[in-house]
Parts: sequence; C-alpha cells; structure tokens
Amino acid sequence: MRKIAESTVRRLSLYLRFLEEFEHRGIETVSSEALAARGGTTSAQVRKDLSFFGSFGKRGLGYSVLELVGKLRGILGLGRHYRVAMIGAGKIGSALVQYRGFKARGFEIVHIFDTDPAKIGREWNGLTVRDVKQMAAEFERLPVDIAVIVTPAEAAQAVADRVVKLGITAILNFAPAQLTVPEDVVVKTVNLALELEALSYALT
Amino acid sequence: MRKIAESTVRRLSLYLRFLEEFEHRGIETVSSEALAARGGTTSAQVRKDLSFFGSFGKRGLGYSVLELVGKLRGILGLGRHYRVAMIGAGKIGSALVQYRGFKARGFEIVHIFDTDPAKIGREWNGLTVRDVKQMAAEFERLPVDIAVIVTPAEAAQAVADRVVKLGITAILNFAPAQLTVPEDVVVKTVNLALELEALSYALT
DNA sequence: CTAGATTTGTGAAACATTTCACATAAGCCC
DNA sequence: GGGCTTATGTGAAATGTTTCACAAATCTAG
Repeated sequence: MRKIAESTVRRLSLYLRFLEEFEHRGIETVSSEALAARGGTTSAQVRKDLSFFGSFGKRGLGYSVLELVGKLRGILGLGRHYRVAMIGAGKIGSALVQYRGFKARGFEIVHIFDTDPAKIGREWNGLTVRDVKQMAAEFERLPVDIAVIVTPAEAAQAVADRVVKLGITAILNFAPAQLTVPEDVVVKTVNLALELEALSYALT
Repeated sequence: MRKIAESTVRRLSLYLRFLEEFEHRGIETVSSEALAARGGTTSAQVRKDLSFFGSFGKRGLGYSVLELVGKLRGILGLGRHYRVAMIGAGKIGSALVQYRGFKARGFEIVHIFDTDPAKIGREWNGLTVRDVKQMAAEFERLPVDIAVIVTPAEAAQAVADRVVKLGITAILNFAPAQLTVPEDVVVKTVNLALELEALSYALT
C-alpha cells in the first residue's frame, strides 16, 4: 500500500468520530465542507485525505454517513479484535483498564503484569495481576497482539525488549521514555511531558 | 519570533530529556551526532532544530550539556511557574494529580472542580474538590494560567467555553472531544482514541 | 430534456520540513 | 605554528504536505 502520512491517519480518526456523531443525530449525508467545519480543517483537505483510499462520495451530493463510517473503520483496521497485555499495574494502568474506548475499538485486555509482590495475585477488573517473570508462559497460554507499557521510565526499555523477544510487534507506551525497537515493531508513545512542554512553549 | 514547527518543539523536549540523562551520568559534552542517535533522528536535524534559536555549540567539540540544558529550558518556557485548575475529579484526574512531571515542570495544581455532589467537598491531595459553579469565585480568589479538562466528552466543550470566558488562554484537554476555542487560546489535546486507531492502522 | 446549482476528485502550485554537503571554527599533536 | 581531525552552522536541494482551482458528475426544477 502507498505510504500514508501519520497526520492523515489522525485526521481520518477524527472524521470517523464526527461521522459517528452525525450518524447518531440521524444525518444521512455529509459534504466535505461540513466535515471540515466540524474538524477545523478545509474541505480540500478532507477530500484529499479520503482520496488516498478511494472515491467514496457522490459529486453534487456528498458522502453517505453510514457508508463512510464503514469505509473508515475498515481503513483504520477497526473491524477486528486485538488481545492486549498491560505491563504495569499502577495508577495509569488502573485508569486505562476502565477506559471504555479500548473495548469499543476491539482492544481486549487479557493479561496484567507487574513486578511488585504487593500487587501480584490481586484481582483487577476480573483479571489476576501476574508476575512479569511469568510473561513467556502466559503469552504461550493466551497470545496477544499488543503490549501496553505503563511502567516507570527506567523499566520501560527492558520491558519493551522482553515483549519484542516474545514476538510482540505493536506497543503502546505510556512511560516517559523513548523506546528503541526493531524496525518491524510499531510503537506509539503517549508522552505527557511532551504535551506539557509544547503547551509551555506556546505560552512563551 | 519566527514561527517554529510543532514537530521541532517536540524534538527539543526530547533533546532536553536526553541531555538531563547525560547530565545525570556526568557527561559534560555531547555532539549533535550522539544526541541524534539517542533520539532516533539525524545530526543535521538536531543542528537545524537548535539553529532556529541560536548557536549553542562549539565547532569541532560539540555542545556543553549543562549549557544546552539551560538554553532548552529557557526556550521551552520551563523557567517559570504556572498555576493549574483541574476540571473533573475522576479516574484520569486522580492519576494526573499524582503525576510528578507536573510539578517538575513548574505546573502547580491549585484548584479541582467537579459537578458530582458525591465528590464535591472531598479532600484530594491536599485540595478540596469544589463545585464547578464556584469556578468564577475561586479563580478570582486564586487566578490560574492553565485549565486541564478531564471531564467526559459531552461536558468538555461547555467547560472550555466557561474557562475561556473567565480569561484562561491555555487548555490541556484529555476529553476525547475536539474543542472549538477563540484563536488566542492554546489547546493541546491528548486523545487516547487517536493513538489507538493510529496503532490499529499501522497493524493493517 | 436542458439549464443551473452543487460538490466531488485530482493534477498542479504553493508552502513546509528534512536532508545534504560543505565552508568554517576549534582542538590536538608534533 | 602548521597540518590533521572533528563537529558546528547553514544555504541549497530534495522531499513531503497542504491548498488551489477546475473539469466532471450528479441532482433539481421547470
């Protein structure tokens, strides 16, 4: 497939959000102009973004909300089911486990690991927190597609190395650390420090 | 000042992180090459990024770690102190309040608001959760620079409108909603759904 | 069926960011 | 000091992204 810019993919996600909103309100058809207005971009941008993947609209009329929702879900790979392992049973992990957006997008958390003996063995949203040392065995028992790293910064790289060695190719990283991984592994990092500093810079 | 790309600012934040790491390890001098290697970019990129703000290196030698840390902190506006109001006393808010990175960057949470009567009046990390209705009065008593929105998506826009009306010009938004604000207000949105979908797309 | 009004899809132009490549400066060694 | 090495700073080139502008398609009304 042609290489698509990250910024384009993020906008597609936004469009999907707005389309779901329109669908909920019973709107059947939407123009690139209307979608752009809702998302703070331009109609040309919307059309260009969509055109990378096909022609979904009708000239003179616009896009069918229902159809476009389906297309975008397909493009973004939201049709399928992903099994997720969470590594780190701390505060952020706890907030994430209850985040409904995971399940809504087909991401199911099936393992939780930690190194803290005080946490190991505890029940967490129907799952037992396991020792990180049992990761290999647990992955064998129930393989996963994605690892979510929610450890302190110091531990993050070691955890990443470990899950990569166990065959994981997708990581969502919340630790404030820059992870180094092989080329074929996809990492998305959510780094609050970067956001704070970008905000701080904007206030200069 | 010349307009600087968001991507540049984010890289500067990363460089700062690495430099602090080097400083901690007692390294006194660093080359653009070394900094690039640590951050997964190129030496030319590092030099170009820095060159927007001045000439901080010595030819043939590199950059003084200590000096560059200071310069970057200055550039990013991390020298000063910001007062922060958190709106929404839920799970994510709770995790954020304990996030040490806030204080480390001079962001001090001085107010917490919610609409839920069960939460109003409770103590939270030394602060009393107040009713959102008291926001105007509380801001008058103790003004703030930044609002952090941690409400459900449905409430986020209304809250944004409210804080903007009270004179806030910087918002950090964790609600999965696209906020519409006047031009002079800076918004940074951390949207987990977008990250998930970008990850999902990458796995297609 | 024709004329007029919309709105898409897309090359081409404009703009932005990254990479290249090299002159220039500084340190080091003899 | 002179020659060699290293590494910065920066115009220019290459690459990437967004905006423009318009032909083509579809709908509506008479």
